[in-house]
Amino acid sequence: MKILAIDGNSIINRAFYGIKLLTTKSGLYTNGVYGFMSILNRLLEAEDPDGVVVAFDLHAPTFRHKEYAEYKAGRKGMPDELRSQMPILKKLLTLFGYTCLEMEGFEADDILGTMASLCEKSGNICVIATGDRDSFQLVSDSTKVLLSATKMGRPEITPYTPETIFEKYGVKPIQMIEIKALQGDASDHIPGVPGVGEKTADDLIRKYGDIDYIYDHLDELDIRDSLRIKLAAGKDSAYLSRFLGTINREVPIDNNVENYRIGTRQDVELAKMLSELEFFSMLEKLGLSAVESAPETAEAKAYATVSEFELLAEAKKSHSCDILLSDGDLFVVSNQKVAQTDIDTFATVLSSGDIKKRVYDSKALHKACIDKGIEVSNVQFDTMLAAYLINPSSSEYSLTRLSEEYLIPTPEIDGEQLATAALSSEVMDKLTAVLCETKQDKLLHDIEIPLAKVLAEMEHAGFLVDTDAITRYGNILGERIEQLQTAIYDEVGYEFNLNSPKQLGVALFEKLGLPCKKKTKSGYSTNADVLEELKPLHPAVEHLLEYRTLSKLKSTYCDGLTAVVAADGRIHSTLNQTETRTGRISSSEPNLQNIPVRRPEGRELRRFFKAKDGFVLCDADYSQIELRVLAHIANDKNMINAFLSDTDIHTLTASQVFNMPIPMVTPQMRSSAKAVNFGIVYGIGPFSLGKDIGVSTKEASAYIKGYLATYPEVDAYMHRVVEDAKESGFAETVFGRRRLLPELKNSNGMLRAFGERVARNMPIQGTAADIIKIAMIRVSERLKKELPEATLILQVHDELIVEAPEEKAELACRILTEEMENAVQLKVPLTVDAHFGATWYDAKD
DNA sequence: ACCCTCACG
DNA sequence: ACGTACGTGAGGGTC
Repeated sequence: MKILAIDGNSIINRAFYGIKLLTTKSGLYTNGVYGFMSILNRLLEAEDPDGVVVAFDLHAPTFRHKEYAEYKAGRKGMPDELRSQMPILKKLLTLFGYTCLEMEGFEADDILGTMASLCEKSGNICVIATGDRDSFQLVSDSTKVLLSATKMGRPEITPYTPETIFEKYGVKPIQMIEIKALQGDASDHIPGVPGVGEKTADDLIRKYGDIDYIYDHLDELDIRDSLRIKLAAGKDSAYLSRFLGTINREVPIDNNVENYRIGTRQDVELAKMLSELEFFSMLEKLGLSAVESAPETAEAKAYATVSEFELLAEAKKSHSCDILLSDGDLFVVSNQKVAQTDIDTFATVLSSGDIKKRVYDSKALHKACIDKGIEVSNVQFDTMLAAYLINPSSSEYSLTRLSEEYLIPTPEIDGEQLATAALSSEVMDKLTAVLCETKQDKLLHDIEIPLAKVLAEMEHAGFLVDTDAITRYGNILGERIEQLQTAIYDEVGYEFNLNSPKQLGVALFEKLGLPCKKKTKSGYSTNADVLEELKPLHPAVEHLLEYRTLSKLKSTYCDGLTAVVAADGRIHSTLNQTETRTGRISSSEPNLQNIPVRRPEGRELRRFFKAKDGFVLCDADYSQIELRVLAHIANDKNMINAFLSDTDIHTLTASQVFNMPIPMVTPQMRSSAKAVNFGIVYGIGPFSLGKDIGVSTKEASAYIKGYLATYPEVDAYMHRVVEDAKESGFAETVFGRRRLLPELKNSNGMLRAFGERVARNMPIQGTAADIIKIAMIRVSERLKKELPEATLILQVHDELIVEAPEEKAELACRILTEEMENAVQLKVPLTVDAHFGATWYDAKD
């Protein structure tokens, strides 16, 4: 039999801090319980245990206090919002038939340890779920630990077995106690040996096994004397830490494992409780019905299946229908009637301006219709886009997931596929309401829905390339790459896989003995920054840098791009409208938004992106759009004036930060000012700025101070925006596009700091994204009216590319410039540079 | 599937 | 002692 043993406090804590505070109508806080139950659900699905035990800490002092009075000093109580959820969770678990355990004088960890021992002795399996690495010491052949962590705001479950622990730490599970004895653990108030960190502790235990051996042979150990002194001084602390860190495995709980089997679920009570907690999706999953259901949970709507012709009539009569395109089949819903049909049958409805359409994934519908020469008009709603606006951080927007998240009663209808169509309509009703509540309905109607059509047209148009020329360039690169490869093998002295960072690390830092400055999680870092520093030390390094550059160009661009050229000689990238958390669009398969430009060897590739015969490419890009947006949002007088005066912003910033007249600003000063300007937009810190521009952290710190003194309203804005986001739970653009930021409430300081930087950056990057989206819609409309032979073919965040007839190049550039510059009126002007040429290379500058 | 590296804004 | 500037996508290696 298999027992799932859960650290209740640890898991609910993580859930509580990882999810926005929720309350029911009656004012109960439920986010921790909710998060706990979702994690539990995932664990049950993955492990399918026979027994479930949830262990809790009691507030009473634990056995450790007898030995270590200070232990309790730092123990912080939990906030009331969480404390109030503990009894709810325990009751809920009991109703499900799971066992809750807590024991006077012991911690949850000790109960888990005891469970693991009981299972081991009785020949059963124990799976421990916790957020605490302490329990690694319990891992054995019959006990595995599932570590549930929250990485970048998302729950993540990592299994630990004796093998994975050995791989990661190089020790047996039981030796984890020894590492902790040396290293300590501030959050647990375990001091360890002062001056010994994770790496040193791990190395010592790998080598010597345990602290007993270390202290018995301290004088003979092969270690630096400074470390020997530290160890000697910390001896008592190490032994105390080992004692405190050792999980008790003999807690007096029921030692008959059979008694922990999952008991009978108490459905009546459970339905009542889940209704009270407003966990409607869970009720649904369990097949229970809500008790005392609220008005919106009333009864499920009934849908009827009808013939496609009956539905055609219904749609025309009611002037509205809902559309779902799935694997080429069209499902249409109108007035609670559903039919399966196809695009051709419904062409008149699709193109009718009188019939309002609600669609799931309108870009896909537009694309399917373009191929058939049908123009879809009067789209009023798009489920996928609405869901994206409500939460742009979701990983996917499938109907299944959306209905799980938003639907309380599922609609009634026979037939699986038709049910999906009915589901789609119900989700639309719900999302329409949520979107209005979050005041993003205008964004959907005015920006995202019209943009979907533009993007479909752009994907359909594609970008013409000279495939043969790309292949030839790839071959030239290939020759040079081979030369470099032989040269490097020669210089290093043996052959290895140059593309393997691992083998390369060995070659550089072990064979050649070059100094290792930086490490990654899994070994030596060999990135361009590191190699650049090593360049003077060995001739192989320069060759390696060139090898890297050229093989990137060949594999990703030459080989990658030629592989996706369609039969029409054009590359049809996918433009993703629901991918980024800031509101930008992204491009994939292939990504045409990262075609090289910064270095000449790469920029050459743009010569192979061209216009068709008799046409040119018109390229228009915004100048400094993000900084202009910042000046506007922060309402900074000095920065606004800088943009109004139309002098170079980086030079002007340099002259003000370094307090000298503009002619005295050196290129180096301008370059530093530019780095600060960029950094500010990202929520900069002095460390990274210093690294970026090659000055000390202290100096960088002074630059930032000078900068914020020059632009005081920017300084104020950067504080204000974080405060506002903490208060509201989201950051937003000028147009009201939101990004939820649960990170800001996270107990992990690193994650919180990340949330704060995001809160500063998202409004800027997102507003710029909103602006270019508006421009795209207007450019597309104007081209249709004034220059119908021309087509918008690509967007690269602050840049638009139009393929236009050669003799209309100026007109196309004028349309681009006018629509981009006038997309919105900010407190600063938006300026655009536009050029045209036969290739993308020529159209830039 | 995940990491590292590197291409873009 | 740790980690350190936002947002993406792709290729190759490794487990």
